[in-house]
Amino acid sequence: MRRGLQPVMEGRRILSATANRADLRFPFPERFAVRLAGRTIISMGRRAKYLMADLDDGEVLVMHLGMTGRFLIEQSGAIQAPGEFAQTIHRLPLHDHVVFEMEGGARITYNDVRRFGFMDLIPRTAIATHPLTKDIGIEPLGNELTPERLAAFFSGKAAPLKAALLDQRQIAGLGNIYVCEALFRAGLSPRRAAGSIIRKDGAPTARARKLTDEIRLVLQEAIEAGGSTLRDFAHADGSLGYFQHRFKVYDREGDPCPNPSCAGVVERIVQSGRSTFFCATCQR
DNA sequence: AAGCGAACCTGGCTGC
DNA sequence: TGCAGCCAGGTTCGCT
Repeated sequence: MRRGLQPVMEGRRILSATANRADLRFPFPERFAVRLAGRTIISMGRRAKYLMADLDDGEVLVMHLGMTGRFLIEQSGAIQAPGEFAQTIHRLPLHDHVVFEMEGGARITYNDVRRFGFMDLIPRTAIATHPLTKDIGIEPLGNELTPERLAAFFSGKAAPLKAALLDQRQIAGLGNIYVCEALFRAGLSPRRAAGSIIRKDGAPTARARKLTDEIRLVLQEAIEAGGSTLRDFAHADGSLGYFQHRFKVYDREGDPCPNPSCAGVVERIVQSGRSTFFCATCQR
């Protein structure tokens, strides 16, 4: 999403911003639209699942998509750079909550059916201490994620691997889909205690190394493929992500295990209220 | 302290 | 056709 927004936002001035309601998951900050109008976006970044537009007045526009949030970019009234599947877009104007008119002619609309997303303005200097962002864990694609770091997180943990990987305070940015996919690829049961893939002396096992690798690989492949995009959840450029076609286990309950050397079947269980998809035969 | 379930909100799908 | 019930990508809160 950041990659899609960058060309139309970075280095551009926000001509106007409009909020069509008072809140999403949280109320919009005070004088939200007024504070954004006329500001230039110095850079369009991302940290964990937060989009961060760095503004020229020292504030950062922090945006989270929640579960159903999406952006639509239109240029002169037309959808810009429609992807192969652009015709499948069915935007619901009812849920268009925020509109940015950008210098350069792009109109960027934030649409969010369930309103679990939010936007906030936070001083750049306060990002490190702000309640929303202070406890964010390491980036899974950066240099920080190593088997040793994973071991430090998981050592002694009784919580299942599934829950440990979803904990944004440790590794930030893995959601339900990618946790399921990474565990399948690593051949690890989502029910296994996180601490069980760490040696007693705190050193990573081969399992922990494999999991570290597969976390990176699945995310890299997903970004390359254009993201996950389920159902009506579209990309910044309006096209739908391709990676959904590549899920091995997510939402594939009842399918034969995609591992060719395995005769198992993909199961669905519920862990801490979330669906987990996995093969109990080859994920141990 | 850790871990779990409920809550937030809306809409789509399934089954009766 | 109508309607109840269940499910959904994320995160936080409060209760064991």
